[in-house]
Amino acid sequence: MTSRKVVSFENIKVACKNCSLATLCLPMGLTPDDVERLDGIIKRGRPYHRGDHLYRGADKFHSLRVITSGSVKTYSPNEDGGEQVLGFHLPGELIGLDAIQDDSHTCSAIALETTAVCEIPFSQLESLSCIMPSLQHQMYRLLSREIGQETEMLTLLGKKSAEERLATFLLSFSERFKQRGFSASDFFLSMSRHEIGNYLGLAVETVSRLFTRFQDENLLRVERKHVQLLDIPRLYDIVQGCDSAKSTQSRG
Amino acid sequence: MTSRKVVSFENIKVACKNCSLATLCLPMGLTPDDVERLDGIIKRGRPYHRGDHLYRGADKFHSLRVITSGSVKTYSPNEDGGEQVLGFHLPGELIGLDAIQDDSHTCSAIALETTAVCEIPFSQLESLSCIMPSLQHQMYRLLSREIGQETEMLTLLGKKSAEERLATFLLSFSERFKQRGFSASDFFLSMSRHEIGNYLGLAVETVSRLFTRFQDENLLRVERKHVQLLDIPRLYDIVQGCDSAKSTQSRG
DNA sequence: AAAACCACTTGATCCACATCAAGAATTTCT
DNA sequence: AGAAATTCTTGATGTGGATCAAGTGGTTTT
Repeated sequence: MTSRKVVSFENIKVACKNCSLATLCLPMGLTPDDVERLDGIIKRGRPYHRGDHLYRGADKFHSLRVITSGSVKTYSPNEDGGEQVLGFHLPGELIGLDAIQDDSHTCSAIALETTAVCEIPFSQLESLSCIMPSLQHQMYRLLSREIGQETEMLTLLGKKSAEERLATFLLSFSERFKQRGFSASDFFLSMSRHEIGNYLGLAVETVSRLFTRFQDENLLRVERKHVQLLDIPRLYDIVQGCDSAKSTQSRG
Repeated sequence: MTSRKVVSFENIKVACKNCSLATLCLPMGLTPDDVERLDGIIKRGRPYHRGDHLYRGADKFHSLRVITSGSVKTYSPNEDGGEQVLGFHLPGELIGLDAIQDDSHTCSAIALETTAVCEIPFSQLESLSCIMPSLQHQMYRLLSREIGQETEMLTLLGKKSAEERLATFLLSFSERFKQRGFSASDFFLSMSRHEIGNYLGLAVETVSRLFTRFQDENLLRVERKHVQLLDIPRLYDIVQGCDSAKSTQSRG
């Protein structure tokens, strides 16, 4: 998220074939020819600023979106003014899949920092996927993956302790940054403690206390949005829920 | 689930075009010709008995499945022997969508009672959907709907009280039975209290106590698996989370 | 640079729900 | 049918994390 781009974009036409995210994104596994055809329907607008909405719940659905830089929060506003944070999305990730169902968005998406996206008009994508079986297959896989990820989140919210939730959260970012070529152990989180808590089903205070405790236990160093993971293996132990994680140090 | 079939199957070839579930199921919105073609790839085996697995986590994925009678629980076994119940599925519902991602099942599915299913070999479905845009569209919609439903579940587990969870659970069954032509207010639940609790992120005891309390408050009558909803509007009030639900009527 | 605001932290208290425990009602086994 | 196991209910007690409250430090406004 707040990491510098390594690649210079000078003189490079913005297109899937030149995009470093292609292996994570919709073109994943497509032939160069197919990527070219997919590229033909993609729109690239100007970036969003922090706080701008990419779309809001009940907006008419026309495009899927892939984050190309920055980060995005999706959330569903609930009846009484509150919201449920549904996810934080990094470059290469596809959002808006929930809106296919009835042609209107069921949740909102907002930029957490300066953020660029590719827009993929869905009706065109659909037509294209009819004549490109590999694209169709890729779409099915991505939709299925989204389902699998939400399933994991159900287990997190249904069964895990606050400690396990935060460890899972941190390792998820660690892995995703690593996939994108950034440090797995040193990164900036673009969302607030409040948003983390909302996402994980915890109060802000609990999140704050856990950060402090993890730091006291030398699992990480944290200063505001900047996080350094010092003991990733032990964080994985915590995620497992086996209190053997605590053996190294102790606990009451 | 434990409701009698209204339609006699004598002399009716088992096929989508004669199936009373067609409007809820994959054929929804397809032309009769298209339904015929879809029907051509569907396999119908003999029924499963209570406790039989339709598939298990890590099984190779080959088919999606639609429940045609009975009911099914899906769950993901977690590391330490426990499980997270992911859903309870009624006739017309499609399961196995999470397995498309990498050709292997990520969760398990088990029959809660005598249960019949249609199997839809996925590779054939994929081929067919390439030449039947309306089927492709239907698939995208069903996958998207699944995502939307899991999203609602995230809010349930992240933000709702035990009371709200059980009310939501009951109304979900009420609506789904109604859609299927059964009573919205009088039905049998095929799963145990333990399974309900697991699904809702609650202890068995909490579920049991809530049933008792709802009964004391004349919201419903319950005897073992048999549930009669006596005040559906008030259950909806509870789902909203406004405690004005407890005043005889009204809304905050 | 002071003022106002906001995100975050830390401590004290509370409570919804888990856990523990024991009995009652059912179902399954022999 | 009787025994054993399972499921469900109910009561007593415990606790993880919410809520309440009061700073603290950083950021924006003027």
